[in-house]
Amino acid sequence: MLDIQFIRDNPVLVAKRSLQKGYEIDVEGLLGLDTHKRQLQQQVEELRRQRNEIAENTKGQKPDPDHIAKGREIKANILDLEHQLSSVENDFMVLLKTIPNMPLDSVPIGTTEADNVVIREVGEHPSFDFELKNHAQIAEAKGWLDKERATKIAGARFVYTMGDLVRLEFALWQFGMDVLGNKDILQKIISDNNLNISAKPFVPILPPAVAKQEVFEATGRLNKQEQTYKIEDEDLWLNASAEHTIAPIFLNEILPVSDLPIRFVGYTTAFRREAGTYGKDTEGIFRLHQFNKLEMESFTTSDSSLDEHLFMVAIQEYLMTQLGLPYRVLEKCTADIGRPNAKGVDIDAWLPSQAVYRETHTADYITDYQARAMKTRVRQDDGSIELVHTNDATAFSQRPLIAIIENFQTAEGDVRVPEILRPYMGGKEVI
RNA sequence: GGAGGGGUGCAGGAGUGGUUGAACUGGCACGCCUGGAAAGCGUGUAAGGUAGCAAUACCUUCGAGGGUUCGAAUCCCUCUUCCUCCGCCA
Repeated sequence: MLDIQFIRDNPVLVAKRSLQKGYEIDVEGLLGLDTHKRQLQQQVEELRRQRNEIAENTKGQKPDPDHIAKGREIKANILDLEHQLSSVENDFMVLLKTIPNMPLDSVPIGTTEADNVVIREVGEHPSFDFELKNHAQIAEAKGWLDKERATKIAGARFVYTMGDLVRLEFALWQFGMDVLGNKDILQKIISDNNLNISAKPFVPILPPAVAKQEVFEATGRLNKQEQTYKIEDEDLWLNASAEHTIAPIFLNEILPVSDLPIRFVGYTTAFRREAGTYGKDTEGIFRLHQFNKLEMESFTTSDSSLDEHLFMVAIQEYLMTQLGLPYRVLEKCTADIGRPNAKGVDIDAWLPSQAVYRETHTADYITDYQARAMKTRVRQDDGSIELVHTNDATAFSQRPLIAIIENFQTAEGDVRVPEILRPYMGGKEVI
């Protein structure tokens, strides 16, 4: 959620910046409800004060009939006003949640993802002196993927992954966790990028794969129609990213500033309905209802959150560079960063079969937008309390596997294993 | 899944309808004391909201939500969570 005080102070700006993100919002309606809510609240509080006054004056004594009659009258009025208040409050909250986070000034303004700005391209596109195959062709020929049988069992967009591709996937998770747990590497990344933050390692975490609706709503990530699966007869939704169950870990908590930054690297299987994507990316493992992901999540103070975000992007680039994959970095435009974001970066890997870059990583700069609803706060050394800042970013999804298979394919239809992953593959150079 | 018992502030732990936002103990912070420390003594120690320039005033919160009552941490209902026992089970 956005700070209501900020909206009160900057109604025009909020409407304008929201529109730049593609959200047509009703600021006037929201502020009207805000005013109405406060009026009702003041009336209710005055009545409650009167009620408390009577109770206080009566103390331990038996109340006289006059007091009881007066109390009854106040009670009726309070009941009526409270009813109105809660109705207005509900409408207010619904509207407030539609207000997106404000983009940083540095975020390019755009209307579609085509307006995202390429920051840099890194690595050479491979050239092949044979007819190249796409990752699905290679993997199916190798017996690494079986979509037909998975469809029989679970429906479209599910897959059996088998053999060396499974080992390669686990190698990716292991490698990612090794990097994120290594203080020296992190310190070097920080120094190389002139960042002013701690090199505290990421703590590995395996979160629950489900969360209650209330929790999901607090993260601002519940997207019932397009993305999220609900468990029947339970107040539970399947996560669509480890971020959804790691971010709210400190729900309703006040963290001592000395604990920060808190960094997690979380692994989970994620589930997405992918509604509205029929016919898109149907081959291989690019877009599945169920996929695995290693995710970075951190909690910081407001003054270090932007560097934390840049740090996560730098880590992503380090990981891709270590794998030897060609990639590009995108500064996402206002239309593409998403409601909770103030800024967002994507990393796309080069896919030779499509001769385009495709998204493998994303990094979200959220500021206090999530924390406000999650009520996750920090107690500063001077005792003051502020909202924590959350950042999340992909360490690895399964998509880099696609890039590895395609970029490192051989004429024989094999795949060269990136050197950095070989120790996790029993030393295998080719699979 | 069945039976029973609990969830109170930073922690422990009182409190079964009327100044209980909450006794008491501990922890922590500050002050006094001391050459310095310990001990001792004293003071302080929740979050959110509304009004206000502010000082401050008021409202809410004793797992969550609802109910009874003039009045609820205290009574009732639902949910949730923890513990013990039984059952089941990777």
